[in-house]
Amino acid sequence: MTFRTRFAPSPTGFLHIGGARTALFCHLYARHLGGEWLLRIEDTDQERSTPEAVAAIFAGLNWLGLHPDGEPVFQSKNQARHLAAAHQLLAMGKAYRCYCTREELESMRSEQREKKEKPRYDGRCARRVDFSGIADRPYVIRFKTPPEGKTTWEDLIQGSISFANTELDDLILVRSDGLPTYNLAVVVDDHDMGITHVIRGEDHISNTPRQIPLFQALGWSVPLYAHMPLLHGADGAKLSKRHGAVSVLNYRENGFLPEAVNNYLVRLGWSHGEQEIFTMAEMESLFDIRDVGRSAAIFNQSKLEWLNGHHIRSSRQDRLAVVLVDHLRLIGIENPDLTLVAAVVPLFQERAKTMVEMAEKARFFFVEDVRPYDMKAIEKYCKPDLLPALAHLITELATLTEWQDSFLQAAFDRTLQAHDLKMGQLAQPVRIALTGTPVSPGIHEVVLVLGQQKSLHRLQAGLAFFQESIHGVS
RNA sequence: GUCCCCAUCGUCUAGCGGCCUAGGACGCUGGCCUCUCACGCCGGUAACACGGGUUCGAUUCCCGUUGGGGACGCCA
Repeated sequence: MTFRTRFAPSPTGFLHIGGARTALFCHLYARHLGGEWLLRIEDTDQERSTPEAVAAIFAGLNWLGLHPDGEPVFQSKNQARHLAAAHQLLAMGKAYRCYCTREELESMRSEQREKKEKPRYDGRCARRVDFSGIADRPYVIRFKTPPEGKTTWEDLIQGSISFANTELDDLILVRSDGLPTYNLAVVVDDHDMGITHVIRGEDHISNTPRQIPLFQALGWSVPLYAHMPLLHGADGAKLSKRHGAVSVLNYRENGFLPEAVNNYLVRLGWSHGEQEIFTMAEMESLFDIRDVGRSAAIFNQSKLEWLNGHHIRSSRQDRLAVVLVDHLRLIGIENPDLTLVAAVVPLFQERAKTMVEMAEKARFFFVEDVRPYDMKAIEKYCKPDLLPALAHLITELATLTEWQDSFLQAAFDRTLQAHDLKMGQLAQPVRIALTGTPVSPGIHEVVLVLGQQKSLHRLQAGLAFFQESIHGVS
Protein backbone atom coordinates (compact mmCIF):
# COMPACT_ATOMS: atom_id res chain seq x y z
CA MET A 1 0.00 0.00 0.00
CA THR A 2 1.30 3.43 -0.88
CA PHE A 3 1.14 6.17 1.67
CA ARG A 4 -0.60 9.16 0.29
CA THR A 5 -1.25 12.64 1.63
CA ARG A 6 -3.08 15.47 -0.01
CA PHE A 7 -3.14 19.23 0.08
CA ALA A 8 -6.68 20.47 -0.46
CA PRO A 9 -7.05 24.25 -0.68
CA SER A 10 -10.23 25.96 -1.72
CA PRO A 11 -9.58 28.34 -4.62
CA THR A 12 -11.05 31.45 -3.08
CA GLY A 13 -7.84 33.46 -2.98
CA PHE A 14 -4.06 33.29 -3.14
CA LEU A 15 -1.93 30.71 -1.39
CA HIS A 16 -0.92 32.32 1.87
CA ILE A 17 1.87 31.43 4.23
CA GLY A 18 -0.32 29.18 6.40
CA GLY A 19 -1.49 27.21 3.39
CA ALA A 20 2.08 26.99 2.18
CA ARG A 21 3.10 25.43 5.48
CA THR A 22 0.33 22.84 5.22
CA ALA A 23 1.41 22.03 1.67
CA LEU A 24 5.03 21.78 2.78
CA PHE A 25 4.17 19.37 5.59
CA CYS A 26 2.08 17.23 3.23
CA HIS A 27 4.97 17.16 0.81
CA LEU A 28 7.61 16.41 3.43
CA TYR A 29 5.74 13.63 5.13
CA ALA A 30 4.83 11.96 1.86
CA ARG A 31 8.47 12.10 0.77
CA HIS A 32 9.58 10.89 4.17
CA LEU A 33 7.33 7.86 3.88
CA GLY A 34 8.33 7.26 0.30
CA GLY A 35 4.73 7.90 -0.71
CA GLU A 36 2.91 10.47 -2.76
CA TRP A 37 1.13 13.71 -2.18
CA LEU A 38 -1.71 14.94 -4.31
CA LEU A 39 -3.23 18.33 -4.88
CA ARG A 40 -6.98 18.63 -4.73
CA ILE A 41 -8.74 21.86 -5.55
CA GLU A 42 -11.85 22.10 -3.40
CA ASP A 43 -13.99 24.10 -5.74
CA THR A 44 -17.42 22.90 -4.73
CA ASP A 45 -18.43 26.43 -3.83
CA GLN A 46 -19.19 27.77 -7.28
CA GLU A 47 -19.85 31.23 -5.94
CA ARG A 48 -16.46 31.84 -4.44
CA SER A 49 -14.11 29.69 -6.47
CA THR A 50 -12.26 31.41 -9.28
CA PRO A 51 -9.84 30.29 -11.99
CA GLU A 52 -7.54 33.14 -10.94
CA ALA A 53 -7.28 31.64 -7.48
CA VAL A 54 -6.52 28.23 -8.93
CA ALA A 55 -3.73 29.77 -10.99
CA ALA A 56 -2.44 31.64 -7.94
CA ILE A 57 -2.27 28.43 -5.91
CA PHE A 58 -0.39 26.65 -8.68
CA ALA A 59 2.00 29.58 -9.00
CA GLY A 60 2.63 29.71 -5.26
CA LEU A 61 3.34 26.00 -4.94
CA ASN A 62 5.50 26.11 -8.01
CA TRP A 63 7.60 28.96 -6.70
CA LEU A 64 8.15 27.07 -3.45
CA GLY A 65 9.24 24.03 -5.40
CA LEU A 66 6.40 21.97 -4.01
CA HIS A 67 5.31 19.79 -6.89
CA PRO A 68 2.43 17.42 -6.22
CA ASP A 69 2.39 13.92 -7.67
CA GLY A 70 -0.05 13.31 -10.49
CA GLU A 71 -2.55 15.70 -11.92
CA PRO A 72 -4.49 18.04 -9.65
CA VAL A 73 -7.96 16.82 -8.79
CA PHE A 74 -10.82 19.25 -9.17
CA GLN A 75 -13.46 18.35 -6.66
CA SER A 76 -16.29 19.84 -8.71
CA LYS A 77 -15.68 17.18 -11.36
CA ASN A 78 -16.54 14.40 -8.92
CA GLN A 79 -20.05 15.59 -8.16
CA ALA A 80 -21.71 12.49 -9.60
CA ARG A 81 -19.65 10.30 -7.28
CA HIS A 82 -20.49 12.45 -4.26
CA LEU A 83 -24.19 12.36 -5.04
CA ALA A 84 -24.13 8.60 -5.58
CA ALA A 85 -22.67 8.18 -2.10
CA ALA A 86 -25.40 10.37 -0.64
CA HIS A 87 -28.10 8.32 -2.33
CA GLN A 88 -26.48 5.14 -1.17
CA LEU A 89 -26.73 6.42 2.39
CA LEU A 90 -30.31 7.42 1.78
CA ALA A 91 -31.10 3.91 0.53
CA MET A 92 -29.42 2.40 3.58
CA GLY A 93 -31.50 4.56 5.86
CA LYS A 94 -28.38 6.35 7.08
CA ALA A 95 -29.47 9.66 5.66
CA TYR A 96 -32.77 11.44 5.29
CA ARG A 97 -34.44 14.32 3.53
CA CYS A 98 -34.85 17.49 5.50
CA TYR A 99 -37.46 20.07 4.49
CA CYS A 100 -36.67 22.72 7.06
CA THR A 101 -36.44 26.22 5.68
CA ARG A 102 -33.54 28.55 6.34
CA GLU A 103 -35.82 30.68 8.49
CA GLU A 104 -36.77 27.69 10.60
CA LEU A 105 -33.11 26.81 11.10
CA GLU A 106 -32.23 30.36 11.95
CA SER A 107 -34.86 30.65 14.65
CA MET A 108 -33.83 27.28 16.01
CA ARG A 109 -30.26 28.47 16.32
CA SER A 110 -31.10 31.74 17.96
CA GLU A 111 -33.29 29.98 20.51
CA GLN A 112 -30.42 27.64 21.30
CA ARG A 113 -28.03 30.52 21.70
CA GLU A 114 -30.43 32.18 24.08
CA LYS A 115 -30.52 29.04 26.15
CA LYS A 116 -26.70 29.10 26.08
CA GLU A 117 -26.54 25.87 24.12
CA LYS A 118 -24.35 24.99 21.19
CA PRO A 119 -26.36 25.79 18.05
CA ARG A 120 -27.18 22.59 16.21
CA TYR A 121 -29.87 20.95 14.11
CA ASP A 122 -32.32 19.06 16.29
CA GLY A 123 -33.11 16.32 13.80
CA ARG A 124 -36.80 17.07 13.57
CA CYS A 125 -37.09 15.93 9.94
CA ALA A 126 -35.60 12.55 10.78
CA ARG A 127 -38.58 11.96 13.04
CA ARG A 128 -41.13 13.38 10.63
CA VAL A 129 -43.84 10.95 9.62
CA ASP A 130 -46.28 13.28 7.97
CA PHE A 131 -44.99 14.69 4.71
CA SER A 132 -48.28 16.11 3.50
CA GLY A 133 -48.01 19.65 2.32
CA ILE A 134 -44.22 19.75 2.27
CA ALA A 135 -43.32 16.98 -0.16
CA ASP A 136 -42.97 19.45 -3.01
CA ARG A 137 -40.75 21.79 -1.02
CA PRO A 138 -37.02 21.86 -1.72
CA TYR A 139 -35.07 19.61 0.60
CA VAL A 140 -31.54 18.85 1.65
CA ILE A 141 -30.12 15.42 2.45
CA ARG A 142 -28.81 15.05 5.96
CA PHE A 143 -26.60 12.37 7.43
CA LYS A 144 -28.05 10.52 10.39
CA THR A 145 -25.29 10.97 12.94
CA PRO A 146 -25.08 8.14 15.47
CA PRO A 147 -27.21 9.48 18.36
CA GLU A 148 -25.02 8.31 21.21
CA GLY A 149 -21.53 7.18 22.01
CA LYS A 150 -18.51 9.14 20.96
CA THR A 151 -16.21 9.55 18.03
CA THR A 152 -12.54 9.25 18.86
CA TRP A 153 -9.38 9.21 16.85
CA GLU A 154 -5.68 9.10 17.55
CA ASP A 155 -4.41 12.29 15.98
CA LEU A 156 -0.83 12.04 14.73
CA ILE A 157 -0.08 15.46 16.18
CA GLN A 158 -2.67 16.19 18.84
CA GLY A 159 -2.97 12.75 20.38
CA SER A 160 -6.31 11.26 21.30
CA ILE A 161 -9.27 13.50 20.51
CA SER A 162 -12.81 12.62 21.42
CA PHE A 163 -16.20 14.15 20.68
CA ALA A 164 -19.50 13.04 22.18
CA ASN A 165 -21.84 12.24 19.30
CA THR A 166 -24.52 14.29 20.98
CA GLU A 167 -22.34 17.31 20.17
CA LEU A 168 -22.62 16.58 16.49
CA ASP A 169 -25.76 17.41 14.56
CA ASP A 170 -27.01 15.81 11.38
CA LEU A 171 -24.86 17.45 8.79
CA ILE A 172 -26.06 18.34 5.35
CA LEU A 173 -24.70 16.09 2.63
CA VAL A 174 -26.54 17.56 -0.35
CA ARG A 175 -27.80 21.11 -0.58
CA SER A 176 -31.26 22.05 -1.73
CA ASP A 177 -29.78 23.00 -5.11
CA GLY A 178 -28.67 19.39 -5.46
CA LEU A 179 -24.96 20.03 -4.99
CA PRO A 180 -22.84 18.07 -2.53
CA THR A 181 -21.37 19.82 0.49
CA TYR A 182 -17.79 19.98 1.68
CA ASN A 183 -17.88 17.18 4.25
CA LEU A 184 -19.42 14.69 1.84
CA ALA A 185 -17.11 15.63 -1.00
CA VAL A 186 -14.02 15.38 1.19
CA VAL A 187 -14.88 11.93 2.48
CA VAL A 188 -15.70 10.54 -0.96
CA ASP A 189 -12.63 12.07 -2.58
CA ASP A 190 -10.26 11.09 0.21
CA HIS A 191 -11.50 7.54 -0.20
CA ASP A 192 -11.41 7.53 -3.98
CA MET A 193 -7.95 9.05 -4.06
CA GLY A 194 -6.62 6.47 -1.63
CA ILE A 195 -5.55 9.04 0.94
CA THR A 196 -3.92 7.39 3.95
CA HIS A 197 -2.87 10.50 5.87
CA VAL A 198 -4.93 13.64 6.12
CA ILE A 199 -2.71 16.56 7.10
CA ARG A 200 -4.60 19.82 7.56
CA GLY A 201 -4.97 22.80 9.84
CA GLU A 202 -6.26 22.57 13.36
CA ASP A 203 -9.30 24.57 12.30
CA HIS A 204 -10.55 21.33 10.72
CA ILE A 205 -10.57 19.39 13.99
CA SER A 206 -14.28 19.82 14.40
CA ASN A 207 -14.91 18.45 10.90
CA THR A 208 -13.14 15.20 11.67
CA PRO A 209 -15.75 13.68 14.01
CA ARG A 210 -18.29 14.41 11.29
CA GLN A 211 -16.23 12.81 8.56
CA ILE A 212 -15.21 9.64 10.41
CA PRO A 213 -18.81 8.38 10.85
CA LEU A 214 -19.35 9.03 7.15
CA PHE A 215 -16.44 6.78 6.20
CA GLN A 216 -17.81 4.16 8.55
CA ALA A 217 -21.37 4.42 7.24
CA LEU A 218 -20.07 3.97 3.71
CA GLY A 219 -18.03 0.97 4.83
CA TRP A 220 -14.72 2.61 4.00
CA SER A 221 -11.50 2.59 5.99
CA VAL A 222 -10.78 5.79 7.88
CA PRO A 223 -7.53 7.59 7.08
CA LEU A 224 -5.08 8.76 9.72
CA TYR A 225 -5.40 12.40 10.74
CA ALA A 226 -2.81 14.99 11.65
CA HIS A 227 -4.10 18.43 12.60
CA MET A 228 -1.44 21.08 12.43
CA PRO A 229 -1.36 23.92 14.93
CA LEU A 230 -2.35 27.17 13.27
CA LEU A 231 -0.08 29.99 12.34
CA HIS A 232 -0.85 33.18 14.20
CA GLY A 233 -0.17 36.80 13.40
CA ALA A 234 1.72 39.09 15.75
CA ASP A 235 -1.53 39.72 17.64
CA GLY A 236 -1.91 36.04 18.44
CA ALA A 237 -4.96 35.48 16.25
CA LYS A 238 -5.26 33.02 13.40
CA LEU A 239 -3.59 34.15 10.21
CA SER A 240 -6.18 34.43 7.50
CA LYS A 241 -6.68 36.18 4.22
CA ARG A 242 -8.53 39.00 5.82
CA HIS A 243 -6.10 39.12 8.70
CA GLY A 244 -2.66 40.16 7.58
CA ALA A 245 -1.93 37.08 5.52
CA VAL A 246 -0.43 37.79 2.14
CA SER A 247 0.28 35.61 -0.85
CA VAL A 248 3.47 33.57 -0.71
CA LEU A 249 4.31 35.24 -4.00
CA ASN A 250 4.63 38.47 -2.05
CA TYR A 251 7.65 36.92 -0.40
CA ARG A 252 9.21 36.45 -3.79
CA GLU A 253 8.47 40.07 -4.60
CA ASN A 254 10.01 41.12 -1.30
CA GLY A 255 13.24 39.35 -2.16
CA PHE A 256 12.92 36.09 -0.27
CA LEU A 257 14.27 32.82 -1.59
CA PRO A 258 11.85 29.88 -1.63
CA GLU A 259 14.29 27.64 0.23
CA ALA A 260 14.43 30.20 3.02
CA VAL A 261 10.66 30.34 3.26
CA ASN A 262 10.44 26.54 3.38
CA ASN A 263 13.22 26.39 5.94
CA TYR A 264 11.49 28.97 8.09
CA LEU A 265 8.13 27.26 7.81
CA VAL A 266 9.40 23.82 8.71
CA ARG A 267 10.80 25.14 11.98
CA LEU A 268 7.40 26.39 13.04
CA GLY A 269 6.15 23.51 15.12
CA TRP A 270 8.95 21.14 14.22
CA SER A 271 12.60 20.88 15.15
CA HIS A 272 15.51 18.53 14.90
CA GLY A 273 17.80 19.01 17.85
CA GLU A 274 19.50 22.35 17.61
CA GLN A 275 19.64 22.47 13.83
CA GLU A 276 18.24 25.63 12.27
CA ILE A 277 19.35 25.35 8.66
CA PHE A 278 17.88 22.64 6.49
CA THR A 279 18.06 21.80 2.83
CA MET A 280 14.94 20.37 1.24
CA ALA A 281 16.60 16.94 1.11
CA GLU A 282 17.38 17.09 4.83
CA MET A 283 13.83 18.09 5.64
CA GLU A 284 12.45 15.26 3.57
CA SER A 285 14.51 12.64 5.30
CA LEU A 286 14.22 14.01 8.85
CA PHE A 287 10.67 15.28 8.98
CA ASP A 288 8.07 13.20 10.76
CA ILE A 289 4.58 14.57 11.23
CA ARG A 290 4.45 12.82 14.61
CA ASP A 291 7.23 15.11 15.85
CA VAL A 292 5.23 18.25 15.20
CA GLY A 293 4.34 20.21 18.33
CA ARG A 294 0.81 20.98 19.39
CA SER A 295 0.88 24.68 20.05
CA ALA A 296 0.30 27.50 17.62
CA ALA A 297 3.24 29.57 16.41
CA ILE A 298 3.52 33.26 15.77
CA PHE A 299 5.03 34.41 12.52
CA ASN A 300 8.37 36.13 13.07
CA GLN A 301 9.60 38.27 10.20
CA SER A 302 13.11 38.91 11.51
CA LYS A 303 13.94 35.24 11.82
CA LEU A 304 12.76 34.71 8.27
CA GLU A 305 15.06 37.54 7.20
CA TRP A 306 18.00 36.02 9.02
CA LEU A 307 17.37 32.67 7.38
CA ASN A 308 16.98 34.34 4.01
CA GLY A 309 20.33 36.05 4.48
CA HIS A 310 21.85 32.71 5.28
CA HIS A 311 20.38 31.08 2.20
CA ILE A 312 21.53 33.98 0.04
CA ARG A 313 25.05 33.50 1.38
CA SER A 314 25.04 29.80 0.66
CA SER A 315 23.31 29.99 -2.69
CA ARG A 316 25.02 29.55 -6.05
CA GLN A 317 26.06 32.85 -7.55
CA ASP A 318 24.77 32.15 -11.04
CA ARG A 319 21.34 31.43 -9.61
CA LEU A 320 21.44 34.58 -7.50
CA ALA A 321 22.37 36.57 -10.60
CA VAL A 322 19.17 35.47 -12.32
CA VAL A 323 17.07 36.54 -9.35
CA LEU A 324 18.97 39.80 -9.03
CA VAL A 325 18.20 40.74 -12.61
CA ASP A 326 14.48 40.51 -11.81
CA HIS A 327 14.86 42.73 -8.78
CA LEU A 328 17.01 45.26 -10.63
CA ARG A 329 14.22 45.57 -13.16
CA LEU A 330 11.78 46.28 -10.36
CA ILE A 331 13.85 49.28 -9.31
CA GLY A 332 14.21 50.66 -12.80
CA ILE A 333 17.38 49.02 -14.13
CA GLU A 334 15.76 47.67 -17.26
CA ASN A 335 18.49 45.78 -19.04
CA PRO A 336 21.40 45.29 -16.68
CA ASP A 337 24.71 44.17 -18.16
CA LEU A 338 24.76 40.47 -17.29
CA THR A 339 28.52 40.34 -16.94
CA LEU A 340 28.32 43.17 -14.46
CA VAL A 341 25.51 41.41 -12.58
CA ALA A 342 27.64 38.30 -12.27
CA ALA A 343 30.57 40.36 -11.00
CA VAL A 344 28.45 42.21 -8.49
CA VAL A 345 26.71 39.25 -6.83
CA PRO A 346 29.72 38.14 -4.77
CA LEU A 347 30.14 41.65 -3.39
CA PHE A 348 26.67 41.67 -1.90
CA GLN A 349 26.09 38.05 -1.05
CA GLU A 350 27.15 38.65 2.52
CA ARG A 351 25.57 42.06 2.76
CA ALA A 352 21.95 41.46 1.86
CA LYS A 353 19.17 39.84 3.82
CA THR A 354 16.83 39.98 0.86
CA MET A 355 17.22 40.21 -2.90
CA VAL A 356 15.41 43.54 -2.80
CA GLU A 357 18.10 44.81 -0.49
CA MET A 358 20.77 43.40 -2.78
CA ALA A 359 19.32 45.19 -5.78
CA GLU A 360 19.12 48.49 -3.91
CA LYS A 361 22.64 48.21 -2.57
CA ALA A 362 24.06 47.23 -5.95
CA ARG A 363 22.15 49.88 -7.82
CA PHE A 364 25.10 52.30 -8.01
CA PHE A 365 26.96 49.87 -10.25
CA PHE A 366 24.26 50.09 -12.90
CA VAL A 367 23.60 53.82 -13.09
CA GLU A 368 25.58 56.39 -15.03
CA ASP A 369 25.38 59.04 -12.36
CA VAL A 370 25.56 58.31 -8.65
CA ARG A 371 24.14 61.70 -7.72
CA PRO A 372 22.50 62.89 -5.60
CA TYR A 373 25.32 62.40 -3.12
CA ASP A 374 24.63 61.79 0.54
CA MET A 375 25.24 65.37 1.74
CA LYS A 376 25.41 64.53 5.41
CA ALA A 377 28.14 62.03 4.65
CA ILE A 378 30.06 64.59 2.62
CA GLU A 379 29.90 67.00 5.49
CA LYS A 380 31.12 64.38 7.88
CA TYR A 381 33.91 62.74 5.86
CA CYS A 382 35.05 65.03 3.05
CA LYS A 383 37.31 67.40 4.95
CA PRO A 384 39.14 70.04 2.87
CA ASP A 385 42.59 68.68 3.74
CA LEU A 386 41.69 65.32 2.23
CA LEU A 387 40.96 66.72 -1.20
CA PRO A 388 44.59 67.00 -2.34
CA ALA A 389 45.04 63.36 -1.44
CA LEU A 390 41.97 62.48 -3.46
CA ALA A 391 43.40 64.41 -6.41
CA HIS A 392 46.68 62.58 -5.97
CA LEU A 393 44.91 59.23 -5.89
CA ILE A 394 43.21 60.04 -9.15
CA THR A 395 46.50 60.68 -10.90
CA GLU A 396 47.97 57.50 -9.41
CA LEU A 397 45.03 55.44 -10.63
CA ALA A 398 45.09 57.13 -14.02
CA THR A 399 48.63 55.97 -14.64
CA LEU A 400 47.95 52.31 -13.84
CA THR A 401 48.42 50.11 -16.85
CA GLU A 402 46.86 47.07 -15.22
CA TRP A 403 43.65 47.18 -13.25
CA GLN A 404 44.51 44.57 -10.63
CA ASP A 405 44.27 44.45 -6.88
CA SER A 406 48.01 44.52 -6.24
CA PHE A 407 48.42 47.61 -8.43
CA LEU A 408 45.49 49.31 -6.79
CA GLN A 409 46.94 48.55 -3.40
CA ALA A 410 50.23 50.14 -4.41
CA ALA A 411 48.52 53.24 -5.77
CA PHE A 412 46.60 53.70 -2.54
CA ASP A 413 49.72 53.10 -0.47
CA ARG A 414 51.72 55.72 -2.36
CA THR A 415 48.92 58.24 -1.96
CA LEU A 416 48.46 57.60 1.72
CA GLN A 417 52.17 57.79 2.38
CA ALA A 418 52.59 61.04 0.47
CA HIS A 419 49.87 62.73 2.51
CA ASP A 420 50.54 60.94 5.78
CA LEU A 421 47.02 59.53 5.93
CA LYS A 422 45.36 56.31 7.03
CA MET A 423 43.10 54.37 4.71
CA GLY A 424 40.29 55.07 7.15
CA GLN A 425 40.53 58.77 6.35
CA LEU A 426 40.69 58.53 2.60
CA ALA A 427 38.28 55.63 2.14
CA GLN A 428 35.07 57.52 2.82
CA PRO A 429 35.54 60.38 0.35
CA VAL A 430 36.51 57.80 -2.26
CA ARG A 431 33.51 55.65 -1.41
CA ILE A 432 31.12 58.56 -1.61
CA ALA A 433 32.50 59.61 -5.00
CA LEU A 434 32.22 56.07 -6.27
CA THR A 435 28.82 55.11 -4.87
CA GLY A 436 27.16 58.30 -3.67
CA THR A 437 26.90 56.86 -0.15
CA PRO A 438 29.14 56.11 2.82
CA VAL A 439 28.21 52.40 2.79
CA SER A 440 29.39 49.88 0.25
CA PRO A 441 31.56 46.81 -0.26
CA GLY A 442 35.34 47.25 0.04
CA ILE A 443 36.85 50.08 -2.02
CA HIS A 444 39.15 47.79 -3.96
CA GLU A 445 36.34 45.43 -4.86
CA VAL A 446 34.15 48.28 -6.03
CA VAL A 447 36.89 49.88 -8.11
CA LEU A 448 37.88 46.56 -9.61
CA VAL A 449 34.36 45.77 -10.77
CA LEU A 450 33.69 49.33 -11.91
CA GLY A 451 36.79 49.37 -14.10
CA GLN A 452 39.38 52.07 -14.60
CA GLN A 453 37.43 54.41 -16.81
CA LYS A 454 34.27 54.54 -14.75
CA SER A 455 36.19 54.72 -11.50
CA LEU A 456 38.27 57.66 -12.64
CA HIS A 457 35.26 59.40 -14.04
CA ARG A 458 33.35 59.09 -10.77
CA LEU A 459 36.32 60.13 -8.68
CA GLN A 460 36.86 63.24 -10.78
CA ALA A 461 33.24 64.18 -10.67
CA GLY A 462 33.22 63.60 -6.93
CA LEU A 463 36.33 65.64 -6.32
CA ALA A 464 34.90 68.54 -8.29
CA PHE A 465 31.68 68.37 -6.36
CA PHE A 466 33.39 68.17 -2.98
CA GLN A 467 35.59 71.18 -3.77
CA GLU A 468 32.64 73.19 -4.87
CA SER A 469 30.44 72.32 -1.91
CA ILE A 470 33.19 72.99 0.58
CA HIS A 471 33.92 76.38 -0.91
CA GLY A 472 30.22 77.06 -1.05
CA VAL A 473 29.91 76.39 2.66
CA SER A 474 32.92 78.45 3.75
C1' G B 1 -22.53 30.65 25.50
C1' U B 2 -21.38 25.26 24.19
C1' C B 3 -17.66 21.90 22.51
C1' C B 4 -12.46 20.92 21.16
C1' C B 5 -7.30 22.12 21.52
C1' C B 6 -3.02 24.57 23.58
C1' A B 7 0.50 26.66 27.65
C1' U B 8 9.34 26.73 28.65
C1' C B 9 13.07 33.40 27.41
C1' G B 10 9.64 39.09 23.45
C1' U B 11 9.51 35.13 19.18
C1' C B 12 10.71 29.86 17.20
C1' U B 13 12.10 25.85 20.11
C1' A B 14 15.26 21.57 23.18
C1' G B 15 13.56 18.96 27.36
C1' C B 16 9.96 12.91 26.98
C1' G B 17 11.08 12.11 36.45
C1' G B 18 17.01 12.99 38.71
C1' C B 19 22.09 14.80 33.23
C1' C B 20 18.39 21.63 34.44
C1' U B 21 22.14 26.65 39.01
C1' A B 22 16.65 24.82 32.00
C1' G B 23 20.15 24.17 26.20
C1' G B 24 20.03 26.34 21.01
C1' A B 25 18.23 30.03 17.36
C1' C B 26 16.10 35.00 15.99
C1' G B 27 15.86 39.79 18.19
C1' C B 28 18.18 43.23 21.48
C1' U B 29 22.97 44.33 23.54
C1' G B 30 28.76 44.72 25.02
C1' G B 31 33.37 43.55 22.55
C1' C B 32 36.81 41.67 18.64
C1' C B 33 37.84 41.97 13.33
C1' U B 34 37.96 46.47 10.10
C1' C B 35 38.47 51.56 4.74
C1' U B 36 32.24 52.06 5.76
C1' C B 37 28.41 48.37 5.98
C1' A B 38 27.78 43.46 6.35
C1' C B 39 29.75 38.51 7.33
C1' G B 40 32.37 35.95 11.10
C1' C B 41 34.01 35.21 16.23
C1' C B 42 33.64 35.94 21.78
C1' G B 43 30.30 37.63 25.82
C1' G B 44 25.53 39.49 28.00
C1' U B 45 20.01 39.96 28.49
C1' A B 46 15.67 36.94 29.06
C1' A B 47 11.39 31.57 30.36
C1' C B 48 9.31 26.44 33.04
C1' A B 49 1.40 30.88 33.92
C1' C B 50 -0.80 29.72 38.94
C1' G B 51 -2.67 26.23 42.77
C1' G B 52 -3.18 21.39 44.35
C1' G B 53 -1.78 16.37 44.14
C1' U B 54 1.48 11.59 42.67
C1' U B 55 6.72 10.63 43.84
C1' C B 56 12.59 9.98 47.65
C1' G B 57 12.55 13.72 43.59
C1' A B 58 8.85 17.42 39.19
C1' U B 59 9.73 21.84 33.54
C1' U B 60 8.57 16.75 32.66
C1' C B 61 2.73 12.59 35.16
C1' C B 62 -2.67 13.72 37.10
C1' C B 63 -6.57 17.37 38.54
C1' G B 64 -8.24 22.29 38.89
C1' U B 65 -7.73 27.68 37.95
C1' U B 66 -6.23 31.40 34.77
C1' G B 67 -4.86 32.81 30.01
C1' G B 68 -4.78 31.99 24.63
C1' G B 69 -6.66 29.77 20.20
C1' G B 70 -10.15 27.09 17.15
C1' A B 71 -15.06 25.26 15.81
C1' C B 72 -20.18 25.89 16.16
C1' G B 73 -23.20 27.71 7.80
C1' C B 74 -27.55 24.60 2.48
C1' C B 75 -18.42 28.09 3.23
C1' A B 76 -14.44 25.26 2.57
